[in-house]
Amino acid sequence: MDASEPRWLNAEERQTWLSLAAMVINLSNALDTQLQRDAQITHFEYQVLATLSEAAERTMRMSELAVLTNGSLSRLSHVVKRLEKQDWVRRTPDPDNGRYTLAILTETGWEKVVATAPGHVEEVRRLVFDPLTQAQQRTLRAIGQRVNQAIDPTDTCPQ
Amino acid sequence: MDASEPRWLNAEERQTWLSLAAMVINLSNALDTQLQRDAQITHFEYQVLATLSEAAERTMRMSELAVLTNGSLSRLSHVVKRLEKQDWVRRTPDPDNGRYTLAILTETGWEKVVATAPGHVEEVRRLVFDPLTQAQQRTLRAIGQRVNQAIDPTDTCPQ
DNA sequence: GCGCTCAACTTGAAGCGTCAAGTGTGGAGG
DNA sequence: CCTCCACACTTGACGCTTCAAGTTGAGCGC
Repeated sequence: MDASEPRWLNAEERQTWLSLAAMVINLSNALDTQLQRDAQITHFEYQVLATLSEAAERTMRMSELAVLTNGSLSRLSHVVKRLEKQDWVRRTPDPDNGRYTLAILTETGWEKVVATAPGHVEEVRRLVFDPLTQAQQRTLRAIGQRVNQAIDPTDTCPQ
Repeated sequence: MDASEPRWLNAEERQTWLSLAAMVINLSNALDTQLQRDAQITHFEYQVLATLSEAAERTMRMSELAVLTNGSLSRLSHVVKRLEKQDWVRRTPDPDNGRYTLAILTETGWEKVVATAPGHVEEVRRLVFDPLTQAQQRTLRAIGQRVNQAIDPTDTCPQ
């Protein structure tokens, strides 16, 4: 950051930024609301369950899970503690290396994902994919990749 | 929601969705981090101050401010109480209609915005505009409008 | 094999947002 | 006028996230 005159946003950029900022808030709220209403869980809890459900053996290291769900390890630890109380996940030290903790989706947890996923996917489709053209969807993917890259150059999601 | 087979996301849509979900989280975090580091305020607090700074007389009704900042009235009320303690904003009943409350940016609050805005705009530019082409920016604006429209059909931001 | 350090969590407290009740004002109906 | 109702907030409690310490396990140097 140098001391020169800041590069303010012009009218179009302003419009774009307001539009994006609103979308970020509204999307978060809408997805949390749908999941709270239909499944009594937060979006982040859903992401944890869904990510585990797609992992080999439905098992993953906490640190790996934190990266894939874009959350801090601390946040994940608190959330998994809650999910454990519901008997959807259990934790155990990694037998190969005691420093790691494995999070494992239980059968009950799997059933929760199966019950919740269709409604959630439907909502994502309704709010994001249905309103956009194919071309807009392609561009959106590229935009996400570039912005994520700018935020964290060591981020995943290449190609 | 009918009972038929859910319309799952295909591989490309999945990619797009992961990319967007990550962007939503990462952008929120990055902007909050920058503002916390450089100005000790949250992104929402900044939005409130910045929105007031552009209003006529630097004054706005609470309910109007809530809409423009995409927040609930309750959230706004809590936040403005905090901003009042810092002497950045003050509240007074609307003389024209006692049901409304006017939020007014103080001189100190104005100075806070002036001091904070350049660094914030720079960060927005770095994370969002610099990595995107002009065409992507145009598409992003359209995407935001369509998605916001899908989430809340009575939403503003037409044209 | 004894400490050192680092990495992977875990925990508790403090702060922010939401939800569900409150309060207070203005207008509408009788 | 008086009552009732709707609207614009405000408040308090509760839940979730963050932040800053802890705790524990692996390697590493000597």
